[in-house]
Amino acid sequence: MVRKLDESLIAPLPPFRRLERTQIREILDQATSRRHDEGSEVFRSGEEADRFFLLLDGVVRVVRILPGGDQVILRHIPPGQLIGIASALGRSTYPASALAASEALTLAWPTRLWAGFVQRYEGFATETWATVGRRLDQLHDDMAAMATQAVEQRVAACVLRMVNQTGRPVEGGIEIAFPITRSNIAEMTGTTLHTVSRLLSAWEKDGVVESRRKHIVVTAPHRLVLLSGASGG
Amino acid sequence: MVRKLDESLIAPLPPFRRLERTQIREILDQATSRRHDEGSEVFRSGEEADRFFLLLDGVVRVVRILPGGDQVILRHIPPGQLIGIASALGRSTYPASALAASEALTLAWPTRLWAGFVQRYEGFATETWATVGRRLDQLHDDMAAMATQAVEQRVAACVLRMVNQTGRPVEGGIEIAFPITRSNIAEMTGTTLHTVSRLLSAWEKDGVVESRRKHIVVTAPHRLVLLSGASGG
DNA sequence: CTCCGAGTTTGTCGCCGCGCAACGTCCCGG
DNA sequence: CCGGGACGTTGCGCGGCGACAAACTCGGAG
Repeated sequence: MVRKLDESLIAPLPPFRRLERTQIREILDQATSRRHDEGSEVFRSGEEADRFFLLLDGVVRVVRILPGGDQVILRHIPPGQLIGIASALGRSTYPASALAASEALTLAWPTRLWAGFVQRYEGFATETWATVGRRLDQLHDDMAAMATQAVEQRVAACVLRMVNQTGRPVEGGIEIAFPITRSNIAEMTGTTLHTVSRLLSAWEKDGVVESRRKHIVVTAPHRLVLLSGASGG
Repeated sequence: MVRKLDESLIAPLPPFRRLERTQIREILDQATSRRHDEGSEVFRSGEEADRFFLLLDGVVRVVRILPGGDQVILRHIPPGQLIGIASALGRSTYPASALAASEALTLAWPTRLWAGFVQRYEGFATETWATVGRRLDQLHDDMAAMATQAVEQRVAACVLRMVNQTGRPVEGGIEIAFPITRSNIAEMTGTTLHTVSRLLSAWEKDGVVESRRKHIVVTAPHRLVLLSGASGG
């Protein structure tokens, strides 16, 4: 637990954007901070949802494990967002697991503080619901894509989204800012690692992406957009 | 617009469950009621979200139309639920269209009343967020199913869900309580009407369902459960 | 340096399910 | 009673993508 956190770290983030400095101070003083190794669990599906988190740094993967045993990656969360707010939506237990996709830093609060936050800090609630709204929206998009798009388009869209959310400029293109395997992409797009591997190879041959082990650099984003959207080449 | 609505109609519904009679009266007096013919629009994707609705009777289909032109059915809403609450989640326009799958009856309120409802009626907010939570949850399930399940399993699960949500007992089984075509099921499960037709035919031959034009009766629910879940026959 | 395992690539094969097309059937309106 | 249109069924062929298999490469531990 870090004792004195700097307000400026979180003041510009959506949930706190509209709050006063003293209010942010109050909120911060009730938080505990935690470091998560790459691959470790922030929380686990089915556990009692006794805490909610703010992701300060790193990327968190939200995963659901099916009765059948295979897992599905529901989304990646970039820094600055709240996670584990299931309890706010009336669930007593986490509906999915959250894994640190890279080394991650979080703040955590006990769930019982949630109601107070919402009640006391006007903007907090609004911004949070807006975030939930965006997630719902994106989920709908994903569903629609899953239902109608071909595999190549889905994978292209998936890579693009991760670049948009977490991409950092690098020589020759934009890189996805956390370690990601073909398997991971397969679990996001509902296909197999084999197919993803083939697609990336083909794209690399066409000069759209470059990929090293666990790293992907997009060199021609506009080409990827074409691949994801209007099916024409 | 119907002038005097009976509180008992809506008092037991989730959003109003915890409210007092007088409060419900207040809320009702601000509502306008509307009848929707089968197939007509309750609201349209992209329109300004200036109203939210409570579905009193009938079933509403939530549809998203993709840039490509084809449409996807995101969910069916059974009576008693709120719809069009996009504005509450920070969206200024409806993210999807809502069509009456059968003749439907709704209450409508102007969006500007939302904030007041949430603030004034304690339980209203809680119950609403719980509903949103359930929708998110189900969406996650759907995603996961889409990503991992075979077509037959998805279609079986889809039929089952509609039976659970809106099924009514009928001689020889349980019937889905609103008109539904093969195309509709195809648009829900991300396949084609041809495949759905074949599946239903096969199931009918096996005595699991009976289907008339636009109507489906499930005669052996447990068999359908098998088809949807543990792939073993 | 060497070993080992995780991650990746590539090939082959087979099947599911989509596209297309034609026909059958029911319902509704004139 | 008849016609037309929407809905449903069925057959056929092809192709994408998943299953299986085997080899390669990288990186870290000892």
